[in-house]
Amino acid sequence: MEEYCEECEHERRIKTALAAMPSADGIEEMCARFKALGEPSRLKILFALSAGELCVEHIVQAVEGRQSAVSHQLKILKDNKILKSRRKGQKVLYSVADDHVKVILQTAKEHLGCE
Amino acid sequence: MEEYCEECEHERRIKTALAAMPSADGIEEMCARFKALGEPSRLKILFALSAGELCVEHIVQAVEGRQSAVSHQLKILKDNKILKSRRKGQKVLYSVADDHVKVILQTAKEHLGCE
DNA sequence: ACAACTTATGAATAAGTATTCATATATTAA
DNA sequence: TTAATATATGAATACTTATTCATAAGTTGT
Repeated sequence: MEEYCEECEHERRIKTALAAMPSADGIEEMCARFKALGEPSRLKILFALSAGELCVEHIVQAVEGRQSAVSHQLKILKDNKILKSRRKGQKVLYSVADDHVKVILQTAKEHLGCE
Repeated sequence: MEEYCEECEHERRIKTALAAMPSADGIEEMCARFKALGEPSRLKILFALSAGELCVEHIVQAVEGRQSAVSHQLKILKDNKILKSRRKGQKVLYSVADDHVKVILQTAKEHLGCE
């Protein structure tokens, strides 16, 4: 016999869990942003931009991919508000959208481990 | 004419970026863990477990999926050290692996937004 | 050992996604 | 306007991944 009714405790936790569960939209939104970070090419792009903004050509050099592939990935990162861009003449300069993203990256680096 | 040599500045940043770039293994590791978080079913499971450990059956109820699907996802989360488990009789109780994961989730919730 | 219950797993299918090539769009200079 | 440079995009292919069904494996009580 348990020190308490385990079934009841878990039932209680299920209710708590369901109550704290974000809306489907919330889950999707959060999810989309984690997903955006969960791909090697995109994560590389983020590290490349951690030192400051770069134009596409230089990002391509830093991550060693094809121009079109990088461009597609940049779009995904921008659509997910992880990057922002500004045009400067012929070039488009990309940079990390805001400090929030930097905090996530930094936290992940410390807590998820990343040599 | 710019206030400084923009080309040179970007070249400098490329070098900085490349120098700060984690190893391929580091990228993969970090990436895998973001990827694990970047899927609705798995993110739901994490929220379900945020209140404490639950057995598989109750997780299934909380996330409204099939048992086998949930079990596959639990394995992925466990393989990525995001969840841990312990057996208690017939049941297997899952819980968030450590506080690091909680911090990531909390940070993401605040910074990536999640109503 | 057997039956009941709980969780895990393999194989197959379906859905999603990254990359590539070719090309389009945008900007600048001549 | 034309040429040159830089970036973006559409379509196709290859790859990855989530889910399902069926079933296996682990646990408990009889």
